[in-house]
Amino acid sequence: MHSKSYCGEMSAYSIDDVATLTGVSKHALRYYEREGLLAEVPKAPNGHRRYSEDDLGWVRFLQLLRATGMPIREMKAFVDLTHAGEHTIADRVEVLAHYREALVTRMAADREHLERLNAKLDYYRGVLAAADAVPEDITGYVRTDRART
Amino acid sequence: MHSKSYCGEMSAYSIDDVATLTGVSKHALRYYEREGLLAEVPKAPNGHRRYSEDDLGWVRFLQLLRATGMPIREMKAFVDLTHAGEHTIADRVEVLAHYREALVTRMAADREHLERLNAKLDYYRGVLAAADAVPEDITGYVRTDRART
DNA sequence: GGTTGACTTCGAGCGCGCTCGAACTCCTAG
DNA sequence: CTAGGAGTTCGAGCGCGCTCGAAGTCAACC
Repeated sequence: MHSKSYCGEMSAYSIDDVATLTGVSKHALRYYEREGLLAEVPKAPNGHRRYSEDDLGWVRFLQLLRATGMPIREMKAFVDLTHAGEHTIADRVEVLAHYREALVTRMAADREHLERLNAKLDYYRGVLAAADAVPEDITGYVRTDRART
Repeated sequence: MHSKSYCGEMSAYSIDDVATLTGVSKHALRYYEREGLLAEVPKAPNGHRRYSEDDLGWVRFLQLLRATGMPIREMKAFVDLTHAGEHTIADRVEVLAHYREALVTRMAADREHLERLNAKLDYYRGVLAAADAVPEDITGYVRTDRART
């Protein structure tokens, strides 16, 4: 990470820095910018992007929105609200609250999926344990896979 | 749901029944079958699929696998293991355990995302509350959006 | 001067998981 | 006899979110 100081104390990041720091690929960073999620990132005289600390923070916020399941289209709308000024805060709250809801719902679903997965694993492990206990099939009884729920 | 008995006591489901009961679209059900996730669903004399109770359970299991984040390709591999017999149970456990791990990881990430989202919402609500308290901008101080983390 | 390497723009392409629609077969009701 | 409705097969198409690669620019180094 070169992080050459650009203007005295100010730190500026290259696209590679941002990619490394956030885990968002360089391609994706440019894509986000094209799509208007990132506003105009200032360029150095040689044309290279120089991300500010704020830009970095904004990328991380975009990551958060993505992680909540927000599609790119909605993110764009949200960004536009943000640029439109303070009077859109109520709208922004509404959007975020909506995705919060959805996230909470998915989390509950995931807990249930985890339980079902655990049940399935327990079943399989039971079968394995039984097979270990009686390695040769003395009984002639063939257990069928009935744990399909 | 017609659920005409087909053979005495046996219940059989039409594709529409299964779609309704599971929430998997009819198109997707045929797609799954094509991809070998569902094995040969028996057909009535008129060519219509007649899903058994077991098939229904299997569809629900496929849903679970999808919900854990397993891609179709992996699901196919898992199904093949299942068809290969009891001796693949250890392998199946390995696969399921892997996706269990991933699920648990995602759940932890989601908890963090939820917290960050809540923080953002709290920040915005604070701004709204402040604006409510001082509807006219007496101070001349313009608050900037600094909650980008 | 030539090579390397990190960046730029641009538009095309891809992997995934369906989704759709055309053309067909059946069966049933009017 | 005709019309409607539910199913079938098949291959093409789509929406999403990147991802890639060609062709170019610029700066540094040997």
